[in-house]
Amino acid sequence: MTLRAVKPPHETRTRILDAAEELFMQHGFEAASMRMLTAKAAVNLAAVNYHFGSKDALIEAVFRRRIDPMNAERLAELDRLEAGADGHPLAPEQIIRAFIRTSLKMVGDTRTGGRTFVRLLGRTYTEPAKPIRSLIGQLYAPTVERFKALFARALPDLPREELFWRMYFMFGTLAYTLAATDTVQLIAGTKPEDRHDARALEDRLAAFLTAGLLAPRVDGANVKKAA
Amino acid sequence: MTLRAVKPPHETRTRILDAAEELFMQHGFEAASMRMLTAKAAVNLAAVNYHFGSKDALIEAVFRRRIDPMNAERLAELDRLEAGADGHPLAPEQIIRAFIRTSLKMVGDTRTGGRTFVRLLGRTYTEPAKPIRSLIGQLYAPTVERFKALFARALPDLPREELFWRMYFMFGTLAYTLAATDTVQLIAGTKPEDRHDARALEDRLAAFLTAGLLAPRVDGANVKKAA
DNA sequence: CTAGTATTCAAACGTTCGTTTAAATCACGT
DNA sequence: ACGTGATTTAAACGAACGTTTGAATACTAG
Repeated sequence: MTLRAVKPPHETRTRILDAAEELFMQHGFEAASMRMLTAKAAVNLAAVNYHFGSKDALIEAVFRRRIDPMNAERLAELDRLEAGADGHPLAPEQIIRAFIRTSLKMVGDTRTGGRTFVRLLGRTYTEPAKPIRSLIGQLYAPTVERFKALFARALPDLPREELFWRMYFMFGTLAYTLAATDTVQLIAGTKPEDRHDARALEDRLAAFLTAGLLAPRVDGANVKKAA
Repeated sequence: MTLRAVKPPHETRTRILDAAEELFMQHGFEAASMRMLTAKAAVNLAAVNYHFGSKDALIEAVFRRRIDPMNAERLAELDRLEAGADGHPLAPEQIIRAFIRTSLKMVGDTRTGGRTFVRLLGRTYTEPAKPIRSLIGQLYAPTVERFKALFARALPDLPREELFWRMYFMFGTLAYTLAATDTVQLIAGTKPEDRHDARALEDRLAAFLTAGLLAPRVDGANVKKAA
């Protein structure tokens, strides 16, 4: 059990994961059936249960395969940035770019399926099924904590609660941008030519998010009077 | 056929729509079965097919019931604003507030189910099923066009393409804010006390979105050099 | 009160779902 | 070359799905 037990099984597992990633993205977790999935992967119907145990376990495996490296990459980039800043807080835009770059890079990756996964991920943030959402939350928790601390240090005068909300908005904007590649057509009325241009998208999104994060706090009084 | 044929059927229809709204939100369209749904509504299993024709037609009815009034309200508010501006372009923040206020008001409406629906709506923007997404797009198209025109007039110097992207980001932030009432806990680590405080949420979101919309265009050159 | 329509109801339809089984096939260590 | 464990295969499982049916019931119009 040296070769066959290590490589071909992994090939089968990989084929299943690739097919699942794509079908979950196209149809959702429920609508993508085991029969669809195993047919697309060109494996036997029972292969999923043999290699993963159940459909739910397969869903979890699909996320774990990608999220762990993504987290590692993000944290490594933050380490690099902090090392170069010797002691000084990072600029908000730096932090934001580090946060979104990893995801956006994958948008351009049509070859190994990164684009597919990142769209799936963006949509899953609003997934109704509790186990899936809590899995995502659990996989992301350490990274979120790290970014929270960095933003808090970069913006010491911004009240904590306000920061939480703005991170929430930023998170949502990114998630939606990843998920809804079709809706942009609804607004623009035209297909964006540069959808795969990760760099341009990062610039646009970073500009938007940085401005939002640094927005002047609303006075409350000056607007409420009008209501 | 004056009373029973007009009221009790409508009561049954309403009970079904209310139950469907809630279950679609909690479990998604596929996972919420007809048996769950009719049990919650306390009607016979066949009632959905009798009154709506099919499950898909029910889904459409759930959206139509709410979106039409929402669109009317938004457009009415824009009419009011434009009437008071006699000829001058509206301020971006005014337009943004008009856009988000209708949705956010419903977040606070736990009595008639508005809160439930608006969460469902936010999540559906990223729904994988094509027919549902295109239904939403179709129901929203007139409103989106109107806002697009208003923003274009308010920001004549912002290139069209840039405006489209920023509207896309704004749209996403709102959708995510509506949909993901749980994720804020992941970030904040605490349950927001004022989640039902629509006014405070409007202020926060308007501040974020306005800043994002008006963000200085990224130079491109000054950042690209670093890459 | 009666005729007739609209609605509700219990039961069953055929299909598809995720999972399990047991035999067949494969690849490797000895 | 053979035996052993890993993997694949075809077939079947019970459960749940959306929908349909035809009879029972509720209601209104004349």
